[in-house]
Amino acid sequence: MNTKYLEELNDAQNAAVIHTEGPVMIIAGAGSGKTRVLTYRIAHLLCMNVDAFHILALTFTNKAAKEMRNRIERIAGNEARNLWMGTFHAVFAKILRIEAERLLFPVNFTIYDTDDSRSLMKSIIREQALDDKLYKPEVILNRISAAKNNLYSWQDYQNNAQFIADDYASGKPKIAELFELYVKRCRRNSAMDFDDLLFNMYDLINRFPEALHKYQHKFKYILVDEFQDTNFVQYSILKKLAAAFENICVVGDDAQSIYAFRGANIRNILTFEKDYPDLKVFKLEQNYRSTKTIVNAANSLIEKNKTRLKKEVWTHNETGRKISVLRALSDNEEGMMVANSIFETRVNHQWHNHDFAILYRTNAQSRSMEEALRKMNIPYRIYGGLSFYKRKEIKDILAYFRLAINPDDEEALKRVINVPARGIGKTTLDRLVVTGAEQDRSAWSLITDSSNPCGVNSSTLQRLSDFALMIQGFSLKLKTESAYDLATYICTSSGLLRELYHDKTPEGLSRYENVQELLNGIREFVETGRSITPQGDPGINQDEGQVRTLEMYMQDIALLTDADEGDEKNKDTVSLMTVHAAKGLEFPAVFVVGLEENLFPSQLSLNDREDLEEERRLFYVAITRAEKLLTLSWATSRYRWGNLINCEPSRFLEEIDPEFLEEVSPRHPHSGNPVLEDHPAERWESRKYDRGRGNGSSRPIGTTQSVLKKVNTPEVRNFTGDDTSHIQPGMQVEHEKFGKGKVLLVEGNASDRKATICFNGFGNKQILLKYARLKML
DNA sequence: GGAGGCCTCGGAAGG
DNA sequence: CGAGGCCTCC
Repeated sequence: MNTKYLEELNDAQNAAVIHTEGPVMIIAGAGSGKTRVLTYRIAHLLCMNVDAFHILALTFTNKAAKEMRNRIERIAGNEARNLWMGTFHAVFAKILRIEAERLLFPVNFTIYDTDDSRSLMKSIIREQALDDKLYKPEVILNRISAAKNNLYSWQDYQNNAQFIADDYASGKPKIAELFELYVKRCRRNSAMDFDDLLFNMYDLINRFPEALHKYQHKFKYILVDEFQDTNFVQYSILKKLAAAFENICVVGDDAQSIYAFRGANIRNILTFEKDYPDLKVFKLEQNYRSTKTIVNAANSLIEKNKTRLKKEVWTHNETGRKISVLRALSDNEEGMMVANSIFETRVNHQWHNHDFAILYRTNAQSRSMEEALRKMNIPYRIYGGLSFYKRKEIKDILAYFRLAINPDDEEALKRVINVPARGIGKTTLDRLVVTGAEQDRSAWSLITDSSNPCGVNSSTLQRLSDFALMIQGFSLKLKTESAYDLATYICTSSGLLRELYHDKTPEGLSRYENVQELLNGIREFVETGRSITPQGDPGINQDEGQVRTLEMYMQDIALLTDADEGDEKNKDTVSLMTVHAAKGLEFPAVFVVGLEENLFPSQLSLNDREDLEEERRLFYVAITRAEKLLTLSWATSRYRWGNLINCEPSRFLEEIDPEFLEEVSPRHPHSGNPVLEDHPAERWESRKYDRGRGNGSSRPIGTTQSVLKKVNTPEVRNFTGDDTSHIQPGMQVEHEKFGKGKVLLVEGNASDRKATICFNGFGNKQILLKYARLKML
């Protein structure tokens, strides 16, 4: 390999790349080629004959890791596959599985996502008979999370007078106890939550010198992206891992730190300088992305922040157009103006839809934008929102998978023990919980205990043991069957697929398709042998030629939060997203909307200088996404929670040097507008946004329904029932949800009349005739 | 089991 | 306003 690639770098970038030994900090301004430097640096290490197995590269998102791996592969070829690269959580999860035994966890431990954590905390609060209005699961979990992220164990917490006093003062003295119970329950369930992946990683290398030594010598070179977003535990792990060689390179931009609200600490940048006195600092200040106007406007804004490092971002690019400021009379008009402007710019500059992005502070603002874009027949795509893996039907299936792999996973068990319905109701579940708490046993150990420890009646006992047998049957196949074969088997024999298949409502159809989509993804995983998550897998379970099992699949997706799109990139759509979601992206034309006081900056940021500064950095991130055209808009009134409110323009508009701004005179968007009608062809386009994982994340379902209603889609839902007054046993009927069936029995009078009907695939159901809309066949 | 009524609450979001 | 949670009722 030659080092010709170095010629593609400017002086500052080049210096940052070739200085490979010792601690390095790269302060990289927006659009200064940060990712480029990071990837070239890794390529350069490989060139210098550093073994890829000795390089650890950490990012915050799967997306960033994936992109970096691709780029390195392009420069460095296959050797890049052996890098340890991925998110903090993914890499540490991998290590924790290898080292699970030391921490007394089984290798097959489950990773709990925030929903699992919430559900577990909720049950604990209930079991403790605490008021869940006072002890809100999210609030308690936030407190626990903050503790873990600052390396306080539950014991530390209980011994910390300050924490105890704070909790007492806030009227929630039981938090310390809940912390302990939560940790113990996670362990009983053989589960770690997201914070545990970090906390336990630290614990591992802190308590086991052999483990520390092993990974210190494994990772001779450590690189960290988005360093400004690291929290205390992440920083502590990095410092320990790097202690042997001190070849640690961190890249970040203090001006783009927008996650302090969840524990990220910009001050890590300052601490880093203190911790490594011989630190070499490089500053990347030349911006390659944006026009002079945009770069200078951004500079004039961020100057208003007091907490920041010295850095002068500049560009050789053209001056470009001034930044347009639009004032609308309402949120709807704001949408119209933006849509109009996109329409015109597209024509005037011969641009594509995918050259445009609309960025907003809160998700709720997407509605007026969507409506306007639909009216103008401009295709768009919303990023963020309900992720594929967060959908109920997907979570149900994954819960079966999880249970097969780790039967102690009580959150998974509670989720599916009665899905589809198999007569194990609330009463039984309560008994399991109570007995479990009394005897400190997992629900699984209770339902597999034939001595009936919960004292349920014999038919329930039978149902429980049937369920346990079914799960055990799944577990037996884990090591032998491929992920796809077993997944299909589980979907079928659990009855999940059948239940979904019979649901012919549009939502039901969509759910069924999603399940098929999941199975397709698993098939692809098995057949291509390609990981969905980006980190390479030099450690475990990548034996070539070996069948890819469901366990491997679950490890692969455990830390995925949104379906990575990729193949949809060629779609020509306008991008809509929150400013947070736009971090790291760039577009030729950017609209930042809703620039009003109490919205952007958010109302909640106004009382605290630090919060306001974070809000300003957020706005800085927003405007530095733009390459050529930037438009800022605000409305003098908008609907908020059902009320029309008056709005003042954002202070941020005044903070940008006015020489870069240009007020666009309000022009009524209705005049001379060529396309304002609803276009029937479009509704299918809109509908598609809600489907499957192909779109990655999709639109909130509620919005889609309103779309369907609005354009008068032929009603699949409109299931008209017949008059059932003459219903008799033996008749064939059809039910909206359960499909066709035969009437077995009719009983009761008047409003109490109910029928027992045997449905194909659903068995006998008692239906109240007053309510069920039955079709007589 | 599920449909409907009532209440609550509303920030951005990585893994 | 609208989504989600909880309770009640048949």
